[in-house]
Amino acid sequence: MPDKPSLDGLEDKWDRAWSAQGTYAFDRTVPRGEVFSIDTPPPTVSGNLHMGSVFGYVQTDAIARYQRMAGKAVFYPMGWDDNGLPTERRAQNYFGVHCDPTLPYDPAFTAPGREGLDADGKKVKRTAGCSRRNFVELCIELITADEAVFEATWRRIGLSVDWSHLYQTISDDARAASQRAFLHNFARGEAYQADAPTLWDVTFSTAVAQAELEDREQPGAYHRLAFHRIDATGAPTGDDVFIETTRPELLAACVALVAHPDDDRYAPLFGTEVATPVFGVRVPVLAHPLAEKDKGSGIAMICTFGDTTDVTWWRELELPTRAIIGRNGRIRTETPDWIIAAGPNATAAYESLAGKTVFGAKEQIVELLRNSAELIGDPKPLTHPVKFFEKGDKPLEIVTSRQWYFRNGGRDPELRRRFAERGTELAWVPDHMRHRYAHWVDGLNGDWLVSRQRFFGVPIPVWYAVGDDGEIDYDTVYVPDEASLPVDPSSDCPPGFEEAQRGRPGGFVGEADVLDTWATSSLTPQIACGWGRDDDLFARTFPMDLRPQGPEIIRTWLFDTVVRAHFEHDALPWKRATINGWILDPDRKKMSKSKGNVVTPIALLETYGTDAVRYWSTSARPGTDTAFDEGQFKIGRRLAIKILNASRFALNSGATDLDPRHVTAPVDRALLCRLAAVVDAATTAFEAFDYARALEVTETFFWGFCDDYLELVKGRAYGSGDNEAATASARATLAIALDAVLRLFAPFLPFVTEEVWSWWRHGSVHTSTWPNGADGDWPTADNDDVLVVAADVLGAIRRAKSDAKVSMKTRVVNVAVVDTDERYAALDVVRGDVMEAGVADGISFDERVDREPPRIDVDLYIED
RNA sequence: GGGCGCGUAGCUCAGUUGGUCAGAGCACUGCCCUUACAAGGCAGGAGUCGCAGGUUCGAGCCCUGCCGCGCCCA
Repeated sequence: MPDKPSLDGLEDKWDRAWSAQGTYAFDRTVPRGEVFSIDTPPPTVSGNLHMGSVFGYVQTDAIARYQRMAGKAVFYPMGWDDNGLPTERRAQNYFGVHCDPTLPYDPAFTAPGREGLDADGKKVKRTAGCSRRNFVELCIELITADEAVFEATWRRIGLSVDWSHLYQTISDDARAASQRAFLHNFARGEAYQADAPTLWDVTFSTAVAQAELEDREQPGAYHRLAFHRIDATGAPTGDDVFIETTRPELLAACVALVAHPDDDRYAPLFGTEVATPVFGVRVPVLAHPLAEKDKGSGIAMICTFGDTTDVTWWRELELPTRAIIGRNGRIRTETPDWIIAAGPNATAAYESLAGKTVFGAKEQIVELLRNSAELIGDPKPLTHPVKFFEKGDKPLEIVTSRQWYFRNGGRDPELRRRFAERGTELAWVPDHMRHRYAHWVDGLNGDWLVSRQRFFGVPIPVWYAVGDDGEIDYDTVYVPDEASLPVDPSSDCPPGFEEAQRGRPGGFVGEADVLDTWATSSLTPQIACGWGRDDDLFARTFPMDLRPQGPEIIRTWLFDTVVRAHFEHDALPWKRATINGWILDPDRKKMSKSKGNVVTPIALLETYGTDAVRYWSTSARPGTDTAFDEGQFKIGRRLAIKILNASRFALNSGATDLDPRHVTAPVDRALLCRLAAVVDAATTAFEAFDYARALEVTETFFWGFCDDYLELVKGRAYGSGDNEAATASARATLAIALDAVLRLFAPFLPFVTEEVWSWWRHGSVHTSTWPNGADGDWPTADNDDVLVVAADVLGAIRRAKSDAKVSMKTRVVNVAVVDTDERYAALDVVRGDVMEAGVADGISFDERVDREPPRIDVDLYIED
């Protein structure tokens, strides 16, 4: 034991020791029933850690540590989610490159810049194109460095993960698992490809899924347009119909007008046709309940496709597809058939729009509409919600393209019902989080789009036949042997083919798309547990016990994982999900990177120490949002220091004897009685995954232990009297209590508890057993009344001294107590300890008149 | 617009099935260099538990409505 105990340096010291001793190594010899397996969220490494991440991970770690001490073999792997768009974006910025899949691999390729700077330290203005393979190599170089930083941070935070089970979502094992699962889904018909309207991000040139959408309020304007009624022969009747639209640039893509079936204003028009302004294309007027009577003029134009409602109308009203926006976000340059058919004026108008961006096309069409007097009045500005890709900064377009989908119940009510049921089978902490899952499943409106037109991801492991005519036949899909996974269809060949047949008539082409990153991370239980790779490990760990995660990814990560496990294993992937809360900044806003209000943990860890930061994290109730409050770190640090000092006192007094038979004094037995109740309360709380309550009861006990009990037994512990049995009792109680307190605090404050443990105990506190409570073998009193009344008297003495503004060493002539007989009896057995702690010469039990209220009078000895 | 959660001392939050439940810590004030602890310790004041009704012998705790905040979905 050091002379001057300190928290400094404990993190590094004990991280090394735990690592060297394999303290958190998973014992894979134990049967499934004695395993507790945790599906840890793999953080996206292409970003900085912030306090919000630390918050949730520490809460889970406290649970992991409890389970370990409670006798479970804890399977606690860590993973990095490194594939996908965030890494691509970071690599582009960092190296000054962009991926051009048409380029060949260049082994000698050198990126123009590091951290976006060229050799002269100037900002790289134009990025260099490189092949997909070069690009992937750069991504891997970057994440290797990022992951080292992340691991160091997690170690510093004291996560008790078994680092030998580390996984990456881009690793060979993960790619193989992801592709194997995909092939199984495909074989069973759960994965399919379809040509369909797809939400498309122009900036990233990729399709995105429903789960990745978010609404953002955007400025726009209602443009009032005149459509012209025509009779059965197509001749104009002279009457106009006015619609209001925020997207006039899609006019050329208009396929119908639509109003509510109950709308009397437009009922006479249903079944007739109108001619569009500018282009004069004939479109029908139809009825559909999704049309809103009080929105705009109550009648809308349907375009392919302006928004998701257009898609619904298009599907349900069986309308033709007249798309004019390309994947680059511009108006297609080739004039479409239906425009040509409408005549030379329409063609000329279209040609003036062709190639323009959405923004440019809008200006141009407004100009055309004004010239033809078909724009009525000025556009009326408004703000309205527009769908964005959550990582993008331009509004999503909807284009038609061939994509891969996983069935998820979005278009199958029976399957949707089954997934809703899965949500009810899962245990949720806190329970109300199950509603978020239920609502998400309830609101699904399409299958899960999993193909992405990106580069750094898991390739979709299929090839397509090339017909003798040279056309790709997407209906003839070639799949690899499972033994050959992972494969890259752009460089590997399908079974039975040779590379020379790639792209040739009668040959094949590889699928160029990669899987959505969620399509792989939805398999983290399978990847971590060794599905298809280590059957023995898988049998011992799957389905997992716990899925901890944030509330914002219930709709993605949690739901998707349920989908995959349901299809592959007909089971839930885990028994229980714990959902952590948010960190709020001082303005009560969610702390997130996009808001720019994040606090990074490293400086705080250095200032206050890891245990202090962990104290703050585990003080927050499960699932409860918590304001970021540095004051809590101070309290945590103080608690950790207090543990050092109190331990030093106990051990210096010679308290190392853990033999419960030596505990004889009534106040000592009362303390153990209280401690047993605390152990029971903490255990009950942990069994309900309420780490915060476990911490709270332990902390409350500990402060009382320090303030009152330590003071009461100081004399006896130091051996001031000549009663050896009394001294032995005090020392044994101190040792037993310290031993238990260290174990109770160990899940929360792993560093300071391990430090103190090492002063006098063998092994690691983290592999010791969780203490027993009332059913243990401690000698306890029936209650802790002795301790309560002793603390009351001691408190009265302190109050008297504080009121008199004198030192606590001031002698007390007498303490006159008026109380019940029971309290007298309790106090009598601890009288000596109280007198010594309070520096009192005597305690008298005064006669109680009738039911006189309890009173404690302290008579101080004051010298002049 | 719908759903979920939250509104308790200046601040951050506990209050587990309605009956010492009006609490803790921080902050504030005062005192004390007490040999475990001065980046400490001890002690103290402070709240009509968001508002309005209702159920009950009795309600922060249950029900209804309203107000405010946050998140999610439209």
